[in-house]
Amino acid sequence: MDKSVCNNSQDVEVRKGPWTMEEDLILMNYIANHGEGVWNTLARAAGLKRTGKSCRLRWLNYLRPDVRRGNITPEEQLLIMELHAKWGNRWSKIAKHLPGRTDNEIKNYWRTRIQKHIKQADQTFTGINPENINHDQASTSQISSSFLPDHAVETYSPTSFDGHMENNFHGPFPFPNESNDTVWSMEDLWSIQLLNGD
DNA sequence: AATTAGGGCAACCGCGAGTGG
DNA sequence: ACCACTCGCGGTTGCCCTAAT
Repeated sequence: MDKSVCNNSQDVEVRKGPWTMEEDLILMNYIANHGEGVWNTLARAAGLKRTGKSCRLRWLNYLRPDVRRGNITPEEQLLIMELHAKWGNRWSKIAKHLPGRTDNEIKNYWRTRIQKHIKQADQTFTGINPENINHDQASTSQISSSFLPDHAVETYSPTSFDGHMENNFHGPFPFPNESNDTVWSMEDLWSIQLLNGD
């Protein structure tokens, strides 16, 4: 899947779609050596044919060393539900209270897991057509009593999450000891991947 | 074994807010 | 005050994988 787009007459190619390991390496090496900055500038300076926006997203959601992946714990699930009941779809705000979790991850988790349970619960307990319900605020707190910790353990299946990750290496990446010229090799990344359980 | 359907996740898109010239 | 640019956010889409048929 090598989608790319030429934006203008000067043939500035912009890559889209999934990131390759080479691109990840370039971005990680660049940030390790220069730090984060203005993303558009960074993308160009690093030689990536990506938008700054794309680089930022990739870094924040996947490459950042403190990103935790997989296995949302029952405690985290409960916290997500509490905070969602309080703030609604303010994913970034919610994510700030879950160290290592990204807004995107929480948002996906909510949509694929919790919202599904809510719909099921709505149908089971009320017989109301879930299409007619605004789940964002009200129904969350209404339903949350059915998600007590032990129930959360029962309903959450970690294996279904981990099973999807074979083709990508995992965060978090422990950055190597800071030297002035930190360069990641393929071997580094693969060994990290192995350490993370592949 | 092949096909289909659904789930789960990564990534893109559009919009609004913030900032500097 | 206006404009251009960047960032951050939330919604949505597209793709891959797995389970079911």
